[in-house]
Amino acid sequence: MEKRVRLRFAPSPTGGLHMGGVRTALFSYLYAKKHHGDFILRIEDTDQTRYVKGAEEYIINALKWCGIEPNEGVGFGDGPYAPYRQSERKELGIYKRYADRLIESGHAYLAFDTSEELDEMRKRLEAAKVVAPQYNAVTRQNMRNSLTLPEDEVKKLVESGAPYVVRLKVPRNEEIRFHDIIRGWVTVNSSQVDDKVLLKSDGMPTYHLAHIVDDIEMKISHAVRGEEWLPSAPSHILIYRYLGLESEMPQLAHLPLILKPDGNGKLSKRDKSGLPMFPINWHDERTGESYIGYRESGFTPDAFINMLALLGWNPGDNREIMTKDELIANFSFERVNKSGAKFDPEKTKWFNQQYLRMQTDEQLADSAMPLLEAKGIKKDKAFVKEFCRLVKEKAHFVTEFYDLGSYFFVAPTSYDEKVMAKKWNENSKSTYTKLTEKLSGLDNWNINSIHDLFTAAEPELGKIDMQLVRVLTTGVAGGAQLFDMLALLGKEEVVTRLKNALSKL
RNA sequence: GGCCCGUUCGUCUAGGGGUUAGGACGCGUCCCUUUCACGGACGAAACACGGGUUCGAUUCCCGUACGGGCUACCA
Repeated sequence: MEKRVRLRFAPSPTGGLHMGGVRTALFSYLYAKKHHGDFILRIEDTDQTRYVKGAEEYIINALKWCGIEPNEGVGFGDGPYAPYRQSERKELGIYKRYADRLIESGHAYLAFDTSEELDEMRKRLEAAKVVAPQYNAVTRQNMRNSLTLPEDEVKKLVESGAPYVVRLKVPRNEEIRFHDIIRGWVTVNSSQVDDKVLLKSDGMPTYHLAHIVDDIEMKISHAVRGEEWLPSAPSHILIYRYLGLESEMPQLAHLPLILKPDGNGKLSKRDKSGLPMFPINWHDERTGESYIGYRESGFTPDAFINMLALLGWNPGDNREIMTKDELIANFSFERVNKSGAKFDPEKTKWFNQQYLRMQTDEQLADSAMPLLEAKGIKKDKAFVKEFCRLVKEKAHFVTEFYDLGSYFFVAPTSYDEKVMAKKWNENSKSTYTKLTEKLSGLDNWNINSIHDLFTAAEPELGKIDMQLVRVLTTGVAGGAQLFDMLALLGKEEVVTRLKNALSKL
């Protein structure tokens, strides 16, 4: 029987979820939806020391805003495999059971070494010019563990409550081969793999043990994660194998990393490009640092998701703007790239612009209204709607609307110097004074009538410079369609602005 | 350092033994426009390098270089 498709997103609550994490969640979500499977949120909070308050809630809210909602797991209604928080699962003794199984079968052992002893070992190895000091088949022979200590001493130590960790007993020289849906076959020799800690001395499992146990128990079909996990995958294969669960192992997919726009390296929390790294605003209570989100920067979730999906994946044709349903219908891990992708802020903005243009003026007005109100501007919906129609063309974000057309709300106090220097001459004052008079006499104030008035006035006044009219009424050299703009401003406002400008010149 | 992964225009990418190497962002020119934009047309711009294999390699193989990741009782 074909295994039911079940994918999990399993972040650890050690900080805000950045876009790399969101993309991992997105790809898992897309695949799960495409195959009518489940998408699960599991919280991997096994590191007490790095736990950040608010991170879990942030992850949930971020996924909600992005529209990539799990149908099972923390914050989304527990399913049949609850609990979905690893700290809670640890209390149930789940991980210890598996660790014990490995100890019993001789594939894991107890290690009593203190951190000082481990440091000493590393220093000793470095002094002996060992390039990669690690706890492994060779070095464990000189350490204090259940493989080197006499049986009764181990027993005594355990009974006396001495702290110990459980380590995986990795063979000395064995080829480990595994398949990755994105990368194909990968082979590593076990001599490169260290004896990973499975259970920490506080009883908590490490990621290595915990994610395997949970993926098995939660019947996960595909384990999707970042490329940074590729080097530890051989250890994971061994754990599945020694547990006798290799046949139930989820398929592996290691995603390429998202790189910084300029230079190289993994994307970091802050970037010079000025674009956010987080889906929604994130405030780290521990460090006191705040990061702005895509949501607050004016991105729509659809645009954000679309952009992320195309970072490292493509549908195989030239389509770029795709709805979520289209992404779901076309997604496959086979079409995910192997190489890391530099994230491009310009292209990212372009995505939002495309989505902005798909919105009606009505929808844009709904988004713009609160932003304008926040600036103390009170205009009715009809005015704002027309304002949106006029400024949207060159905007990438609704949040830019005000800056693009602040002259709709505030009369100018200065006039673009370049344009004035170039176009204002001794005749201008009389020409535009007469134009102002004609405008103030216009009864039916609308786009067409204003246009007609200009045309009709030219034989008498001579050539009217459109840009000069623009600068006289708005103060700036560029902006919305002139006649449309004048029409929206209203006769009184336009005449007042013109008179005011003329009196100063 | 060691191990693993990767490498097509500046960036995101399509393609894949024989192509004028395609698209998108950005950039430039022109057209449209009594202003400002949108838009349209066009253009510059890439197979990292060296060896094989082959009639033929950007495509397959091997090296080199470069980039990235990992190298914790962190995930």
